[in-house]
Formats: sequence, C-alpha cells, structure tokens
Amino acid sequence: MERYEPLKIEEKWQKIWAENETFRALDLPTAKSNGKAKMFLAEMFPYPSGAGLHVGHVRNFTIVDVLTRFYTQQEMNVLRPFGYDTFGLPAENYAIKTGISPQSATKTNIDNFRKQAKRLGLAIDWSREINTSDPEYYRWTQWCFLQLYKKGLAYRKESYQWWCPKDQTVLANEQVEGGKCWRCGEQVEKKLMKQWFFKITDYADELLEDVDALNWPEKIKTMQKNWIGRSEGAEIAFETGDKSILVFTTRPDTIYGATFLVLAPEHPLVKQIVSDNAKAAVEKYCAEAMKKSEIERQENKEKTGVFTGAYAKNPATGEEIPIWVADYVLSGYGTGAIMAVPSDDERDREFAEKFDLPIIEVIKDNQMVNSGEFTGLPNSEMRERILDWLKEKGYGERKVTYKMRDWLISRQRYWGCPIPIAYDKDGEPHPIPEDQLPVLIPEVADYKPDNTGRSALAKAEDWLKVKVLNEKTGKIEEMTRETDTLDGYACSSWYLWRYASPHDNDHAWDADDIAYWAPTDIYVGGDHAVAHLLYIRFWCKFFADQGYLPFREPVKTLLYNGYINAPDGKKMSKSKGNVIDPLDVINQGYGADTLRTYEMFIGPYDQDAAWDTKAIGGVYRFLNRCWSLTFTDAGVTTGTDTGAIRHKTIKKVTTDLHRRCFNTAVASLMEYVNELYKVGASHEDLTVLAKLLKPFAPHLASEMLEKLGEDDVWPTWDEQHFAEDEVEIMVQVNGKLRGKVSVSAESVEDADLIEKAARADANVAKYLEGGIKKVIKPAKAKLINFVV
RNA sequence: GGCCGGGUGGCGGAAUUGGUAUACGCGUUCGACUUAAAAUCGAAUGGAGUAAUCCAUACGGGUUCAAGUCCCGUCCCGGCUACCA
Repeated sequence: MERYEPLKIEEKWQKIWAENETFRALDLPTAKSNGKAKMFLAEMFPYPSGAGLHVGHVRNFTIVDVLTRFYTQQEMNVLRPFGYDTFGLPAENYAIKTGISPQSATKTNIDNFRKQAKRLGLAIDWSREINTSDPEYYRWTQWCFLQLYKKGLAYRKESYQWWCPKDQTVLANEQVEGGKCWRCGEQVEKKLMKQWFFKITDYADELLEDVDALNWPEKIKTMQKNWIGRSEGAEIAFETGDKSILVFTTRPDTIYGATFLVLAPEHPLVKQIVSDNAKAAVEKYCAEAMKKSEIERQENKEKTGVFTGAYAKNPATGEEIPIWVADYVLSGYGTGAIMAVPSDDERDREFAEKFDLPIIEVIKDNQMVNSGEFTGLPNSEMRERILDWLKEKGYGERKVTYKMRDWLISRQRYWGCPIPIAYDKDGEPHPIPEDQLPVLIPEVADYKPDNTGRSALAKAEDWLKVKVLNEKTGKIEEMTRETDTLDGYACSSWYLWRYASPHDNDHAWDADDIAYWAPTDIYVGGDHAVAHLLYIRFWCKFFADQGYLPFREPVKTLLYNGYINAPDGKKMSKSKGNVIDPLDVINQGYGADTLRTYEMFIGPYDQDAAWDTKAIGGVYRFLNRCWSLTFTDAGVTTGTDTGAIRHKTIKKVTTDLHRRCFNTAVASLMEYVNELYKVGASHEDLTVLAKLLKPFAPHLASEMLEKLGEDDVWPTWDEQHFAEDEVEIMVQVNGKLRGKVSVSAESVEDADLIEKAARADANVAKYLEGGIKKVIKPAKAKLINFVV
C-alpha cells in the first residue's frame, strides 16, 4: 500500500467487525462472573427520517462511540446498543401524501440509517437493535400503559387542549412553541376534549428533589426545576354569598393588602356569581378571552378585565372586595383564582391602577402595617403566623402547587402506538387484557384523520370491534377500541431498559439483565431537555415503585451535546441549501475516520459549532501522517527513545477522555505526531499512537495495530518517563517575565538555588538594582517572582 | 422582564488548582521537491518597535507578589423561560 486510502481500509474493517460481531455485549452469566465493571452507554435514539444521517447525528453518535471504545479498550463490560424512534408525524404525513404506508416507509428509512451508521464504523451491538413501531416492541409499551392505568396514573379527563387544525391533533404543552405547532408551525387553538393523561404530577416532588444529585449539566437541571415549578403557599377561601372562592397565593403574609379577587375567564364559578347587570359584559369578555389564542393573550401584556358585580369577604379584614375576571389569571395554575395584592405584586398593581382599584400598603421597612392584629410584626415572622391563624380560623391551609401539569398522551393519529383500551356501550373504558397484547395497528386504505378529530384507525371497522372482559359485569362483551394513539414520548420513556433484554418475549425487560446493565451510565443527546428527559425519570420512579426496577433514576451521567451549524453559522436546513451531508464527506474521499475525528476536534462537545469546510482537511492531514509514520519509512526512528512525549500523551488523552475534552485529546495526538515526525517514531511510539487514536479513528487505528502486531488494550503512563533532567524556571520581577533560568530537576523546589541562578541573569539583575523587598517561589510552579 | 451560559489573534479554539496567555487546527507568507500544478515536507505568523521594551483575554474599577481565571459595576452576544399569583 502506497498511500492512505480511507475508503478501502474502512470497508475492510467494517466487514471484519460485522462478521465477528465484535461489539456484541456479553450475555449475562458471563458478564456477571468475569469480575469486570459494566458500562452502559447510549445516544438518544434517532428518528429515522427519509433524509438519512446528518452531521448532528454523527457528532452525537461519535461521542458515544469514542467513549464506548475507550471503555472497551480499558477492558470493561460495555453495552452500546442502538435503536430507532419510528412513530411520528413525518411518516404519517408522507403516507397521506403518497399512499405509501408508514410501515413500509419506516422500514426503508431504518435500512438506510443502519447502512449509514455502519459506514461511520460505530461500535454498536447490532444484535440489540430496537424499533418502537415493531409490534414486539410496542406490545410492551402497551403493557407499560396498562401498569400506569392499573395504578390510576393513566386517566381520562375532559379539558381544554391545544389543537393543531392542520395536523388535526392534540398537542402537549411542550409541543407548542410560541403558540405554534412544533411540527408544522400552524397556529394552535384550544379545544375542549376528553383526553388521556399520565399523572406525572404525583411524582413532582421526587422528580424535583432528585434532580440535584444527578450528574447532569446544570443547564438541564435548572430547566427541569423550572418546568416542575414548585411553589409553596396557601389556599385561602373567600366567601361570596353562599359560595366560596378558593385562591392560591405564595404570599399569604400580604392578605391584608388583598383589595380584590381575580378569576380566570375559564373559572367555573364565574357564571354562578356574576351579577345580572354585569352578565352581558362578563360573558362577552370570557368568550373572547377563550377564543383568543394563547399567543395573543401573551403578546398583549396590557391588562384587560371586567368586573363581575359580585363581592367577596376578605377573611382577614372582613372587608367586602370586588371580584373581577381577567385573562392574566390562568385557569390551569393553582385554583384559577387569585387574591390581588396591588401593593406587593407588580401585575396586580398594574391592574389596580388601570381599573382604579384600591391599593393598601401592608409592608413598610420589613414591618407589617395596616395588618390588623399583626401590625408591627416583622415581615419575616408574618408568613408562619398568618398561616397558623388562617388554619385555626378555618379560612385556609398550606398548599404546594406546581407549574407542571399532567402529561397529555392521547394523539388523534394513525402512526402511533394504539392505546390498549376499549369502550363499552356506555362509553366506559376497559383495559385490553395483557394476554391480548399487542393491539396491532390495522392496515387502512387512507391515512387521513376524519373531520371528527379521530385518527385513521377509526376507518378500520373490523379492528374497531373487540371482545373484552368487562371487569365490572364479569362478562365478555363486544366493545369499541380506543382510536387514539400514544404520544411518541411514551414509546421512548422505557427503551433504555428494553436494550437490556431486547428479545424477551415474556417481559418488557428481564429482571436480571436490568439489574446488571441499568441504569444507563452515560446518555448522550442534544435535545429534549425537559420532555423526554423528565418522562424517563417519571417512568423510572413509577416502575421502581411497582418493583420492576431496582433504581429510581434512569441515567447517571448525561452529556448534552451542541449543534453543528452550517459554515455560515446558521442552522442547516434544506430550504437554505446549506446542509452538509456526512455521507458526501465520507464518499468524497475523506472517509469516516476523518469525519469522526473532525467532529470531535471541532470544539467542546457541549457547545454549538459551525462546520468549516477547510478545517476538516487539517484532520485528514493528521490521519494521513499517522498512516505515513506506520506504513512508510518516514517515521522510523534511529534516535534515542526517552518515552517522555509518549507517556505525556497517554496521560493527556486519558485524562481528557475522562473529562470529556475530546477536542484537546485530538490536539494532543496531533502534537504527538508532529513530534514523532521530527524525532522519529519507535515501535512503541506507534503502538501507543494507534491505541490512543482508536476511539476517534477506529479503522485506521485497527489497520495500524494489525501492521504493528499489537492489541488495542489502553496504555498506561509512568510519570517517571517525563521527568526531565533540566527544568526551565520563569523569572518574574513584579509579576513580569524578565528571564528564564535552567536548573536541574531535583532543584525545582530549591528556592535559594533558584534565586541565586536568577540573580545571575544579566537582564534580571538590571531590574533588581534598586533592591529586593520580597522573593516568592510558589511550590509546584516553575516560577520565581522578585518584588522590588 | 426573569434565570443560565459566554465575550481570548484574520477564523475555530487552548490555558485542568490564581503562576510562561494565544496549545492544536484553519487561513496567510516564505522556502524545498516539481517542467508546472496538486499533494507532501520545512519555516514564520497577536499588535507596535532596529532593539531593549511596551501594549493586548469586551469595557471601567478592585483584591493579590502575581488575574483570561477571584470580587464589584457597565456594555454586548447566545440559550431557556415568559403575566405561574
């Protein structure tokens, strides 16, 4: 071989790895008994789009791959599986447009993704491939649903829901971005519907409490905390006529300043309390507010509202205060009603000023004023005192509220996991028994949803009818199936556990396998900071409570990688025509090794980076030099081999991989190669180079190791090798560098000797003529500083 | 508006614990090889200055023998969030 031919080398090794199933994880009795530590790594599995891999996938997968190979070379028991998140709208929209079934389009796309992933040389255990739309997989998604249903954590509720008129489906809160559908960008509206929910709020406290201990990026942890949004406060009842309005407040200490109440337009009591002459205006206001899209309600921060004509009694002051309706109070949070304290709340103040409502100061210089019997009390004590007082008088209670709502999971779509429920004649839901799973997705001729808001599943008339045991009557009855499917996030809420025993036909996951492999040690992704990453935590805690999992957090370490943008710094998109196709990069001759190494070198993995069409050439040159050193006589050494650079490089690359500094690890390999080019490379130098290079450029490194006749076991370093005879000491005067002196290695900490040597330096001496006030020789620093 | 990041050469970025600022790569320039080009190899490369030296890590202060790193203030950029009572 005369020159570096990446495509040839890569084809060769990919074939070898496939034939030998090189990356197959050990099966259980063996894995458990060999005494090695386990390591379970995964990327967030991709949605296999028709466009194939993009450079973002490559970055994501390569991070996992570098770590997989690193830990494998360190002889751990490594599990690195792969899968596809295949349910979702693109396949369904494609089916509506072309008539090609989602099943068939998905298969095509997976085949393409697999082929492309293999061309990256990923160290994947292909025997564990999973696919969420495979009946053998979604059978267990349905089983998971039934477990939640049995415990009352899957329930139906009629409520206003985000509805996308274009996609004809309900959307969850986090699928609405700026008032628009996350998929198609259509403006969403609110619609009253009966929907399925998972009761994630039952776990709100634990999800919040356990966040802190996670080895996850602070950014993600903060986002999760904010999303859960725990507020401690009180619920207080305000009497109006024979009714009572419950409000939620985090500031019960300011109750003497509550000069009016505000109800959300959706609040059920509005209709009941409104006075006759206010009725028309209130009805008009509520109707308009509810019609308005949330985005309009948000954009227009100008306060609007209308007086109901009714009054309620402030339990603290005994005063009658007016009840208003305004859309700045949200129906979904707290009780959908507030006590307004314009003196201490910016929004209430704005409202009061606009509608000329009274404002009463209750806190002055941290002391309570105008607060009845509490006047004069320090504000810091007021909170607890008033809470006790409210409770004692029966007006209110301590209460914790969350911003997080229950997880809406029903989707009026065809291409999703069918919800395993059927309805009896009275419309009551019944679970499909576990032994009748999976509820298969029926074939239909037309994938369009019907205009009643039901998915295309409703068109499969035979499928709709099912005989199910009615657990109340004890009889098998003919029922009608649920036509909603599950949110795709449900399918991805348990897939990490399926990897432990992907072929288990009797369980979602095997108890022994899960106990050994899970939780996932390192999980890598660049998306889903709250949604997916919160849902897997929720399911983990739920299944732990049911005794199915021996741990309460699914992911120990989360690496959140940045995006790769186009060379112009903008997001890559087909419409802008600035997309870099990773397969093009490989095929034009760079090969997968260069692509992988470049994406690791591009910058810190957790930062966004712009693709640089030129810079990738530098990485290619680097790999080319590695090849040359090994396969031509360019690098054969004749010089003395102290091993200093070699051992320094082993240390640097190893510690950099532990702290996930992939870019500087590559940089130090480049320095190493540059040095070997200068001084020549020994067999040992080349062996170490190939071993350290293997996580990044596995094909080339394998080729090198084969030539060298060496294994790939991760090398260790010995500090003794990089102890130098002579050490250069920086000489500063008043903190400025004025000279350098060399001393023998054993004198590095000998301050007197160094001082003497430094003063002998002519340039330094010049600065010391005026006399020395102080000499500082910090330990562990090759530096001396004279203060003059 | 709130919270969290960040601001270092022409560019991407290094600097792990307060101790040689600018590693590595790109680009640029020069040289070698070549009929020539590409590729490859070598050298130089923050700014000013003949030099000693001075000035440079967004800006202004501070702490320290010593600050890109710590503290205070200001400006700018990015992300998330957005009337959550």
